[in-house]
Amino acid sequence: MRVRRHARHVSVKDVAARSGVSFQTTSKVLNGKGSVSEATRARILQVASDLGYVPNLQARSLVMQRTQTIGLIAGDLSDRNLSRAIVGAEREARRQGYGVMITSLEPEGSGTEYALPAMMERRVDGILLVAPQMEEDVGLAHVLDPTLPVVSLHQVAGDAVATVTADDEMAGYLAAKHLLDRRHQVLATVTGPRARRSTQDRMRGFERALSEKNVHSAAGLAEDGRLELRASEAATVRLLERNPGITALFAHSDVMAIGALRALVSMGRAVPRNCSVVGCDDIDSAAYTSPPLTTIHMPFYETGAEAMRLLLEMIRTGSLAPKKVLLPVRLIERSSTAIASSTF
Amino acid sequence: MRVRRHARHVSVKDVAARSGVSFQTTSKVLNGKGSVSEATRARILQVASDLGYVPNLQARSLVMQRTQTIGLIAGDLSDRNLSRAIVGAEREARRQGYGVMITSLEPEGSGTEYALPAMMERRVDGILLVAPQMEEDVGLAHVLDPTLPVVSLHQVAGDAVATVTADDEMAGYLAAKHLLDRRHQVLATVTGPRARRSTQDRMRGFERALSEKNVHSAAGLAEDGRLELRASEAATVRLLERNPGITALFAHSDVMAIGALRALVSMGRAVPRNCSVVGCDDIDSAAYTSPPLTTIHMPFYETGAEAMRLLLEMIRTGSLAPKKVLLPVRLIERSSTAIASSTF
DNA sequence: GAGAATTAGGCGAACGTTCGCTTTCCGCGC
DNA sequence: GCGCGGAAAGCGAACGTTCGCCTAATTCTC
Repeated sequence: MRVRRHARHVSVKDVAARSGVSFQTTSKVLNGKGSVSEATRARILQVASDLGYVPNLQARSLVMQRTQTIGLIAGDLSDRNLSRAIVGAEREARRQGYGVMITSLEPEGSGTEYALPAMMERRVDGILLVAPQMEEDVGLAHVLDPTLPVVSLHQVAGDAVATVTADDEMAGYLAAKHLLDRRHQVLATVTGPRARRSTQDRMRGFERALSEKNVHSAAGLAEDGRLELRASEAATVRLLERNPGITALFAHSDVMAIGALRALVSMGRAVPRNCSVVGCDDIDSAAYTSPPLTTIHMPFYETGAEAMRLLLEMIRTGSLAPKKVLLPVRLIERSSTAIASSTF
Repeated sequence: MRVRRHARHVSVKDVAARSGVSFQTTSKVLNGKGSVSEATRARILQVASDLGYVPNLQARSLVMQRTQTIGLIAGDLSDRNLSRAIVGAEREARRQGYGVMITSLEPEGSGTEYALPAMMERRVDGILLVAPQMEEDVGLAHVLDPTLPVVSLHQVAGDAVATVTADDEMAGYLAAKHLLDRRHQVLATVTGPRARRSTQDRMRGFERALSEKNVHSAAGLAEDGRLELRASEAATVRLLERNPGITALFAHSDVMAIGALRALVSMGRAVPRNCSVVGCDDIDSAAYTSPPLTTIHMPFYETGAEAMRLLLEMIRTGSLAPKKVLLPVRLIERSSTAIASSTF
């Protein structure tokens, strides 16, 4: 007699034995394939339910050669924006009957050393990358299995990976347009990391709006706020010291916008009377700052959901084309922007 | 000739064929079991690496009867506090060679209808529950497989599930103690949902401190702020209207504390001069409110990590005892609390 | 220098499925 | 009365592993 550490699960064979048929017939019934008489069909289903049969997806995966599982490699799970996207992605996967294996990257590591192997060993059907820091990882594209569908929410060096992102260029454009429409002439920007494409795209859109209005380029009036409140506060101070004529400011994230707000207050500049501020992201608390923040709404949840949708479609069709999808953004007007007060 | 949709993965048999040994021997080498000569051992490893062999965990799971995977059922992935715990849990799992399957619950659903079956089908080795709303789910304990190790970060009806939580009773006690030490006599509370054990525990600790100092119970001076900024704002207004003598307030979450701060400002009460406020959680922005918030630090990350540690140990030892672990909390003093100014 | 002990490696079976191919049986048309 | 076609069910094989047992060759021991 065998000794078993854990109570065994009931298998299709157990169900078959109890129903007096071969286990293959049981399998047919459970999957609705093949032709089985209504009588045995009902009997088998009854027994399966009585015994509490739960199919073993591991075994099924083995023969089917697909796991119905997506590997999700996340930068920082506790980042509010990323986790929004992850929620969207997970929900979409679930809706389509897929499971999601998540692993997050250590701040220092590139993720290629643990995350990817772990996913490959588990034979995930596709990989979703939700990790901004991977934009800086040059070797990444190299180490990805080229036969495995991959979708990223961020730029991947080499352009060989499909991406789904918000329309960053438009975000920059809308921010500038909004401020220019309110007759601002000297616009400054607190950016995210310069190396990131989202930063570059937003800058480009911003500049495009400026040149459309023949406003002098603000290239010099940009500082890196490193996406942190404190750093942005300091950046804002530097900008205003460099050019006191600034009447409007575009921060590449709401957190940085909040930093800017604090800096402006500390420098005695009222918002929006003396300086307008446009944020980006539309985080929850943006509605609760004082004044409430005008910002660009980035569709994080939708980006995650859309990326997962694309990934699952790639899996279904076997396509590996590195499609690029842009999702629309929109400006949400609150009270941190107003018409420029500097008269001439 | 067989047509294959996807390029096949290299298996242990492929490696064996190329090395001129049986696939079982290859398996031995790859797992470091059995005795194999140094020569063939080296050859096999070389071939495996040349061919880019990646073990198939599905197949391994099938024979080993364990998947090295934990199922994590999350309430709301985008909740900052929960996701901190999840990061801690995921990291610990990874450290110990386990993967994590995540699924989140729909706000309406009880999770038993999708999440659990999905995890069972995938034969996870254990389940981690990170879903506050499950405290209200009475049927949950019933539907859990009693042979499967489960750890929850929140109370589960029936007490048959192991839990790892912060010391909520102590949190309430520390908050009250801090305020009483500053000579406050009329203390009010904005709570989370009353049905939750964390709420009850905090209330209990709070009351304990009060009775130690023979201060009249504040039971009547508590309102449910539903963990929301707006609801807390309204609750605070109600509390102060009911008893204008209130000089101190304990909010069961920092978000609610921020709501309280806003309400106090709008009612012309300076903080901390006219009213002290203690929050709970210690979220990032608690350091940036005005004034910066005195709060109880809840060890979210550690709770997740510790819960996973316990779960993995239960798996290892086969123990199913519903252990209860409490993690210490501490008060962080900032500037929203001061000595009561009402003189007598 | 013969038997025992050790080492290297092979072999069959099992894990829980799915899939395609047989087999058996039955009713039907001509 | 003969073959035909279809329904119902069985059977073997495969997916990629691990494990225990077996065998053959080598080395050790006295």
